[in-house]
Amino acid sequence: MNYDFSQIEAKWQKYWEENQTFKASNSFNKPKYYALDMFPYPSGAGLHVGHPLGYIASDIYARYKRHQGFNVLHPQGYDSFGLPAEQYAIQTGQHPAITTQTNIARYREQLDKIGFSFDWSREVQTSNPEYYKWTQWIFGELFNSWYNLTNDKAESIETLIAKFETKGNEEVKAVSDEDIVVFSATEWNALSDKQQQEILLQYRLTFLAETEVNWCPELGTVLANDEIVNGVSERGGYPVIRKKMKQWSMRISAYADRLIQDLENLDWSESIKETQRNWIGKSVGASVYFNVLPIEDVMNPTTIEVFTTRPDTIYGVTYMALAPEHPLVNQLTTTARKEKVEAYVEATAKRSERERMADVKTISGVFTGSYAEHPITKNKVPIWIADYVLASYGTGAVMAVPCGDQRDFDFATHFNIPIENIFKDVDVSKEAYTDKTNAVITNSDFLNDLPAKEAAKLMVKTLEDLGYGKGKINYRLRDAVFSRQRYWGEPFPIYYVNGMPQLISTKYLPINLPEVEKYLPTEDGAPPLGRATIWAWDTETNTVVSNDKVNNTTIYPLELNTMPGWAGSSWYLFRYMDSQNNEAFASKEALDYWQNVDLYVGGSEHGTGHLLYSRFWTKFLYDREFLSVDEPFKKMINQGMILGTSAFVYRIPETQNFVSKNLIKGREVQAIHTDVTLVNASNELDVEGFKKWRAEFSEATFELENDKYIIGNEVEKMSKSKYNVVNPDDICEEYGADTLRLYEMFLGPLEQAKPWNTAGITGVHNFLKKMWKLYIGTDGVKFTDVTPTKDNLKTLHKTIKKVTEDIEHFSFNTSVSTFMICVNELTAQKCTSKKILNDLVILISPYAPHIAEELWNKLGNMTSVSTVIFPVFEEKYLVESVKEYPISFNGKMRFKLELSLDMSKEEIEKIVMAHEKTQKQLNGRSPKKVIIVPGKIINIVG
RNA sequence: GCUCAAGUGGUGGAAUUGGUAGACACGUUGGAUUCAAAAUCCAAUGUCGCAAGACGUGCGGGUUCGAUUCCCGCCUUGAGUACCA
Repeated sequence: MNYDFSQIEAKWQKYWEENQTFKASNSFNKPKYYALDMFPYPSGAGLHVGHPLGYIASDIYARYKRHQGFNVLHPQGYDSFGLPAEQYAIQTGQHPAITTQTNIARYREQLDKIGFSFDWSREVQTSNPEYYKWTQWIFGELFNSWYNLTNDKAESIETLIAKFETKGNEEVKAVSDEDIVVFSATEWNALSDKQQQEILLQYRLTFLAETEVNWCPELGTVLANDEIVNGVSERGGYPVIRKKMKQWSMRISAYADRLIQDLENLDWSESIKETQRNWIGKSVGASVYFNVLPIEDVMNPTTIEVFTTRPDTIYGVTYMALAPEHPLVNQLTTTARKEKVEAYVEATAKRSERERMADVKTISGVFTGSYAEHPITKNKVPIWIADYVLASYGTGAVMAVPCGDQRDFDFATHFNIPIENIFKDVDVSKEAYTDKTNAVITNSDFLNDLPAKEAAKLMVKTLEDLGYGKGKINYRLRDAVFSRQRYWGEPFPIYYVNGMPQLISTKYLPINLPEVEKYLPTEDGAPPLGRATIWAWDTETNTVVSNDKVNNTTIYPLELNTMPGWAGSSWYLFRYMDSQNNEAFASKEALDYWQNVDLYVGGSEHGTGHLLYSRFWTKFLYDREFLSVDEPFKKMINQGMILGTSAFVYRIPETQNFVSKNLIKGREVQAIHTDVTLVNASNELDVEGFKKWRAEFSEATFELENDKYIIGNEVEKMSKSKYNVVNPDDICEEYGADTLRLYEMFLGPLEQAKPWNTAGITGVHNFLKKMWKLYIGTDGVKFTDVTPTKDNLKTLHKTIKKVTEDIEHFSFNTSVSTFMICVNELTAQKCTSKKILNDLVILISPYAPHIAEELWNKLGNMTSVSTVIFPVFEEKYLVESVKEYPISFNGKMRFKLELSLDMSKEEIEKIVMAHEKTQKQLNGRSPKKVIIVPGKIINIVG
């Protein structure tokens, strides 16, 4: 009997499905383990071999945890709202829901072939109304919440209204809009309903505000900061401009500090944590107020607020600089300077963000003609406008200290502004001295001779006492824009009365996405939902009705924007816990039991988007007591990308003559991507296949070397346009899912990027064939009930130990090697012991589940191997000898101490200790270490 | 510029607390089997050297009986981030 993988794999995949083997139990009496993959966006291109890498890893771990007796939740679903389906809809007119379902079906078919242990009964799709009902519900909860700084958590808006009604807002400490007017309880109660709603909107955790947003004209929508890469849109690479628009925003800034603090307890890679810290960008410093001196003899009582992280350098201030967009620019400009300032502001406004970023070197600026008074020295400080100051960070104004900041230094040098040194024993004639930790202050009156840190503290206190400033923490993190002018996203549960947003009550959710004729913005620039004929809210019937009736007294316009892609993905982990629930996003019992994700596997490219938003929503739901945990993902593994190996043919320009790689010899050739499926393992091109591949090459002629056409290689991202995509279906077809799973793990460390190379796959495939032969001979099963030999036991336990450790450390690549060694050794030992072979099957079953099930069944077991307990490593089977390395300072002695194979750990330790004692007597010094080989089990440090 | 990660044979990579460097696999070479091929099996395979042996984990130092591993200084590559005051 040969290893017939296609028959075996089909058989067991069917068995698992029929027996619901991987359905997570909802009886909450076993210890739980939650292993989750980042759910995919179902794109039209389908899966390539890179996609399953992380899924295989989490599947191995999930299966391993099941073997250890855990109730494992290992679900899968689809992040099915998104741009590509909508772009496709715009081009073809096909409803994105149809495209999405087609793609999902394709994904499912591909995933099923690989033999994952997903619990599909809990599948979620973010574009499914039963799912987005709860996304809308969370939005509503955010709308009905504010952030109380007194106890540092989100609370129901009702508690805020209660405070307003009894005490006004003077004592309320909240995260809110900046321009809040102080009012008393009496004043509040006298306000109209609309005025009250306007004020509440300034406190809500999701709010509607006129904000400067990143507008992408090509995509016709706004984008969040994390959707912009290098000044252009992440999707499509289109230019992005700044524009003021009325938009929904999320007050994520309220959580900035907690989002940094709580990173500490997460088992995530240091680099992802660092990415999040940088993105949130916490800076500790001070706000300082500079009074503006009367301009042109007119008394003009204005103050400029700046943010600085170096209050200790305040004596070094020689000028101030405002961003060109700063609101005070006009007011501060003298008549004489007006023309120049306006020209400068206009010139900078014309430049896009991208141009400004690309052109960091050019120093530009203009003097306003006015001066501020230095709050400490009372000196006159000139006020400049400079585009190196960003309107979007801090207050959009800086106090410039040329001796302590390189940009200030460059600016001052360029415009001949004086540079005053305030650092002791430091030369600042060539460049600024930016060292914070070692700086000692001088020329600064009462700060003299203080280290920078202490000087900063003292200065903050002095400024606070004088009323010229206060300590402040500034964040780079901005509130997240939540509106998208797109069709294919969650509709908001919002309608408008007199321009004020009104929330639709939970019991009327979901608000289903309406039908539209076209998926483009309307002619007058409204989002695509503006095309829906039925899209208004009737407050009497509480239903969505036709929008031509909006003038009726109970019918109001619905919000036309939709939610961004990250809305649905920010909380999906909780929906899996109880995905069929119609009463809540998940039941309390399910939430309390499953808590949060124990292992999250996915790419590191979501460091500042999904992972941050998801933490934000989790913390919010925790604050409002919908959850008992305040972090979504306890441990995370970021798998590396699998790259493609592209193949190139070389054409002499303007001909159809192709030259084999080694015959080019300095000739001018065009390298052309060719399909990797036309190339064999020795880099030889199938020339006939190439001619047929594309019509333009049908007349191709070839310059061959040794009758072969040799192609060139390059490692690139896998992509259709580079013809280097390897489809997992083809691998499963040729070698089987178990081989694919083992080989993906064998390729290299999980977290490392690595190129795919199909050539090496025969190694793992041969291993499976060898393993099969160990159990099954030509005339049936081989195993017997013989007692295992000592060698058998040693091989087995060496394997158990290594594989267990490897799984715990996510070093799946080395355990594949371990299996190979194990099978080779057992084959050499002619092992037929059923006891040994039973354990080996269990060990390999997380990696190669199909062959494991088949062999387990052939061994005479009736249950699924997936449900049995993992073998436990026993040390006594490993010990063979003790090796001691030289211990004395000049000695080169080596000892080899034979120990018996079936000694216990205690016995071994006793012997080792005795041995050490002898050594000590001989050398007068303790040995550093005794290592037991080959298992390397015990190290005793002397 | 800053932050993080990494540099080991022809190739992917092992060596998880400092202890036989190169496990395992690919590739290559030779052999067995075969009319032949595929498949399979066996052997060799870091470099130099006939050999004994010497040299070898990016480079230069250091600690140690002993360093791929720890420390200091450089070089290179990859990833992220950037006028963030």
